[in-house]
Amino acid sequence: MTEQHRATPKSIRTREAIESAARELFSANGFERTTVRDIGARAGIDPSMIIRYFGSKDALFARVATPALHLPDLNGVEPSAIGEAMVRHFLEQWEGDQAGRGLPVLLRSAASNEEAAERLRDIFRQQVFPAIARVGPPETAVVRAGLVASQLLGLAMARYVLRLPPVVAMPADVIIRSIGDTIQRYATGRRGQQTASP
Amino acid sequence: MTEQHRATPKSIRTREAIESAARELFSANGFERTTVRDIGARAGIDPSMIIRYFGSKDALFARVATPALHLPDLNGVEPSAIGEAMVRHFLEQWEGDQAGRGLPVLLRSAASNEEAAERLRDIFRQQVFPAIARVGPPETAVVRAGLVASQLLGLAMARYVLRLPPVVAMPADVIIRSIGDTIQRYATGRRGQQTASP
DNA sequence: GTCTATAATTCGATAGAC
DNA sequence: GTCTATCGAATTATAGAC
Repeated sequence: MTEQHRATPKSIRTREAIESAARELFSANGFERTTVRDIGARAGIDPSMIIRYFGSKDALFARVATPALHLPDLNGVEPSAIGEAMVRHFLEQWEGDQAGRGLPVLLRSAASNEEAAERLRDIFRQQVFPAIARVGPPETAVVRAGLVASQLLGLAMARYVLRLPPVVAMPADVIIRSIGDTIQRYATGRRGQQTASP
Repeated sequence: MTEQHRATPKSIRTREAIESAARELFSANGFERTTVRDIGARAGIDPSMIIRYFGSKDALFARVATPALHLPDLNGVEPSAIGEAMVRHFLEQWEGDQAGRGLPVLLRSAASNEEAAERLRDIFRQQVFPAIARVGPPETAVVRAGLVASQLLGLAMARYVLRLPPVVAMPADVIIRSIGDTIQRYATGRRGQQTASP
């Protein structure tokens, strides 16, 4: 529709270089502290090309911060193992070969960018909530999903954004076991959901 | 020492108006998106007064974002109740009468301000770690404290920064019970710390 | 397609009148 | 003590030569 540029091999390479540099910098420094000049310098191209290709810094951010986070086959995993499965999938998503593919950018920016925050809320609404609702009583699904979200969010913040040394140093299997156990308890509501007992 | 201004009643009021406005705006929008002009407008004074009183935007931030967060008497609480006590204290600190007193400012800003992030790491280092080290085996203290930090951080992010609806709507007693139970398990290492078992 | 040069804002910070 | 006026630097974005 509004394709403004031909997709020559060279333009494709330039576009990808910009997107890659933008992901790294947005993820490392957040939206505000990342300038188009920085992105241009890292991509090895002129800053003006960024505006030419993407229209604006905001548009580039929107493009780059749309995460391809779809928790794969959580519907297939047995309810008794959903905790560890979730943590494992999240870790793979965040630290895998093609890491930095969206979510870390959002995490960094959600603190000061309302659009990023809304997109993050969408992720939990569309991906975390349904998975959690499936494995416990429906009337507590909202609370259970909220608890799960708080722990997953805290893990991501501590390990990738705040870089709290103990959490950064923690081996993946320890995280999967410890936090997976917590997620499991939250998800199934084995304890801690609201009850009428005085 | 470098007191540049007399502490007249009027100057005290102005100074407090600036600090109050700065806390609100830094907390709501983070460091980068808050301008001295915004602060001046909200405080009802001229932006130049901010520089005159505090020297720089950074200095004002440092002043305002130095949290008076000292978890009160966690040394007195029995180890079996440290989980709920910690969550209760944090909630009171964040939502009490004199809320917005430091920590939310840091949380908002830590994602894009390395100085804020370092100060947040200090809080966990000086306040969370010692409390956790006390109630479990020393060799796992670092891991246990890291896990506790990840959950507390996630609660704060979900409830105050990201404002995830289910977590915002959650009653305090539910949070204290559910997340307190998690903190308790993390703190005492009842499950999930690293072991050599294959 | 790419870059140089620069426009148009906005920022933090300063000087000086009152 | 407070405000007006403004500086200098940095930003996003644009225009136009090559």
